[in-house]
Amino acid sequence: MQSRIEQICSDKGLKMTDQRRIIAQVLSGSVDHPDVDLVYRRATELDPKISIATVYRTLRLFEEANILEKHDFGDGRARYEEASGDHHDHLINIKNGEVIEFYNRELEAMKKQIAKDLGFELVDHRLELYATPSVSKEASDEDDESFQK
Amino acid sequence: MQSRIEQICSDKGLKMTDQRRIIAQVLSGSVDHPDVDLVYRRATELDPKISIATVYRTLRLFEEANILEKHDFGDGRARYEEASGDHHDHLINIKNGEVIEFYNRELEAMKKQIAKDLGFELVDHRLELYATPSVSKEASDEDDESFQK
DNA sequence: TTATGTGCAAAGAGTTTGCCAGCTA
DNA sequence: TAGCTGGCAAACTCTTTGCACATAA
Repeated sequence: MQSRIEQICSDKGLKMTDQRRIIAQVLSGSVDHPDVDLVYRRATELDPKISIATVYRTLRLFEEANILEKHDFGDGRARYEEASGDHHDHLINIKNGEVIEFYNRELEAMKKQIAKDLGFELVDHRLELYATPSVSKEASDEDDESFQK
Repeated sequence: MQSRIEQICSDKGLKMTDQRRIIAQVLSGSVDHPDVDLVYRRATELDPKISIATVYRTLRLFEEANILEKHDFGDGRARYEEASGDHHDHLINIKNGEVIEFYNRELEAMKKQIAKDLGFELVDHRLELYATPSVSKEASDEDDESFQK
């Protein structure tokens, strides 16, 4: 049986190689928003000889085919998630880099209206909320220094 | 006479060198959102021997002193504008890269509420609308809360 | 005078690409 | 088989940094 991503690839006439299959599998199995290096590391667990260049090329290919969405959360590297079709925004927990997805219909309508009022037609948009957990968790304050907004 | 930026620098005990004065002047005189290279080019018109490293260092210094705001509109380079104190969002005209600032009170309140509902406290946020000019461009500056600065 | 700032070039981080062997359709 | 694809390393873009000299306060 073919995965959704494999299906799309064959629909678009793309060759389905082992590497592409692996990268597709990594993304389908990721609930977080991995960056390129993380995708690479997960892919090499399945095939140790896959190259970082292939990961970059495949991610770009998938993004152009609307299989993946590329995000930039301001830390200088691209992060990916499987395109779900429905739009959503992101809240980034600045304590640990965790990304939470949310959707608010009223907010979406407002974006469109604002663009219209300014004399534009909305093509794309992005909203990111950078926030800290409300409940004070002093112990975890220093937890993760690896994520810098 | 001292510019606003020079005033802030001396308040913070920073040395006011010719280079910093020039870079401050370039930013004060920019109504757009120049990237580093553009700031550099505008600065070299005033002093041809200024270095790109100084531009990077000074922009970072000014940003850390809250004199400037740094933005990332998704094209891989940082863009700057003089900090105005009041928050606003950006609409990017994808036809020509022009950036329009806007503010909508209702929208700001909604951002805060959404973070709160998710159990977070909003620290920072950014909203960018990527849009194309409407075909029929009737001026619609009615009494909604969106305004162009 | 002396802590800071500057210019230059080299180094870094993330990403892309040229070349050619290898594999898919 | 004919092209497209992948691996490798080199190249690129944007940004930062080490070092020696210059300079604001």
